[in-house]
Amino acid sequence: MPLGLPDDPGPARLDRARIARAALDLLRTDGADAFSMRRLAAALQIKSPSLYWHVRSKDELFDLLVDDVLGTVPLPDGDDGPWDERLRDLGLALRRVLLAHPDVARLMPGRTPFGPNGLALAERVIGVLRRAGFDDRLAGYGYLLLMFYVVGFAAQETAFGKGPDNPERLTEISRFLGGLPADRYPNVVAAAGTLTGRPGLTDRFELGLTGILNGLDRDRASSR
Amino acid sequence: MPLGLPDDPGPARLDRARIARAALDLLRTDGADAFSMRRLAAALQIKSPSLYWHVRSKDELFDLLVDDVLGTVPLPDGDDGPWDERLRDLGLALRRVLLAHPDVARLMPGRTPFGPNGLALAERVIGVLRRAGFDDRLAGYGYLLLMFYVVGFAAQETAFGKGPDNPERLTEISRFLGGLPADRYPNVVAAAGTLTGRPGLTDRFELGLTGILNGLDRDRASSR
DNA sequence: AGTCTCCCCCTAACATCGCTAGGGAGGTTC
DNA sequence: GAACCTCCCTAGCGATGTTAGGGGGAGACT
Repeated sequence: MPLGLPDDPGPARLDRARIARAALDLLRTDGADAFSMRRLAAALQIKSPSLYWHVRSKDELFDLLVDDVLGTVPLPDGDDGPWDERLRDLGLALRRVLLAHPDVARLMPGRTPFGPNGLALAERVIGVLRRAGFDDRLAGYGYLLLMFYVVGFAAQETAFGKGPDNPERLTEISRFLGGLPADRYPNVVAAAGTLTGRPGLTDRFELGLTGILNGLDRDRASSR
Repeated sequence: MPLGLPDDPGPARLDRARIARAALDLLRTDGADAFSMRRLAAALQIKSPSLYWHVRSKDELFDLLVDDVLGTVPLPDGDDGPWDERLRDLGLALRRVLLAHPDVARLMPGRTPFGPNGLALAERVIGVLRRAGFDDRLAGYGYLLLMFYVVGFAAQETAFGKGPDNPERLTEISRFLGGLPADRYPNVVAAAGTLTGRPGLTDRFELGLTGILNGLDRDRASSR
């Protein structure tokens, strides 16, 4: 073993985990438009074809990134507390994670999130639903509904400002909408001015999430 | 005026509308991966740089496509009927339109849909909410919530099968999920088998939509 | 009629992209 | 020592979005 000498000869060996980490860094710092396999390779002090030894394609890399990010969602371990509260917390946590990786969030629509971590998440959600009395079919569809809502919301939210409740881009948009001709778009103009204030989109997200969970509850009740 | 002679000398002059129509055709027939400015130009019997006289960039073209598609959503004209029923119908109609243009639907997350048609849609939705007693702020956020849900759902739905209730890719996915090791993913496996049957995702969409509208209603009530 | 101007499409080309082919250094296994 | 496997390399292909700059043709003005 070569000891951790001070004249460390550059970064260690490549592997999928290191590639994924560097890719997430590159996405976060430079944005999705600036992302390319060549740039990623450069960040790893490597030439781009070497990446293809570890990863089949850029698209597979993206799948890997999605799954990596999903892996950071904290899953409830026990099985106590009402099912809807647990799913609510999980939905909130998932959104937080996605907003921390806006470019990855935008990658998700159009993909099926069934890597190892995505499957673990599905297993957990469906398990919560089944133990709460949902039959297999309703549990599966409930999982889909929850995921579609959270991922879809978060992905679009990134277009209105990157962080949670981040006013940065939101104010710009509300300024644009507020500047529209009031005779043609009276309602848009009226609502635009208040779009930037608190509460931000977090409240709207929670509202919709609660509504969906309530809908699921009614669905379960009517199916027995 | 040169009359519409039988030996029509190829397609007429270019304009943004013709470009958009051809782009939508190309997306639908060949898919998003096969789309390029060069291919689009070829479909129009034109060289690709000519497109840039009419359109600033590919990205602006995509904005145009999104707005064009939003323009085909039928907006309720009168103002009768309960607000939530009207928004429900509008949400269902929007989803139908998006599923008819899956690639455009996948384009939407990450964009702000505020072209002319997108604004007309916003104007209508916010108007319905305000006339139903929502204050300006709640109306604006209610519009956002509705759009986020419908667009997010539809965009992800296209990853699970392109058409509404299209079993094509859905059965493939449920087969994959059903083939997982049952000891490790018991809940996923249990739910997977039923994922392909009726009712399809339309029911889940409606369920979530209703839940969200109910949530909005409670929100309005608690704000007065 | 001639000229001017603007519209609109063209050719050519640049930088960059994802990805493949094929080579070779270095360690591991018989 | 030879065969093998791992893993990174150079070289390069075909394609992409976009820009630079040219030119033809139709209408407007003098």
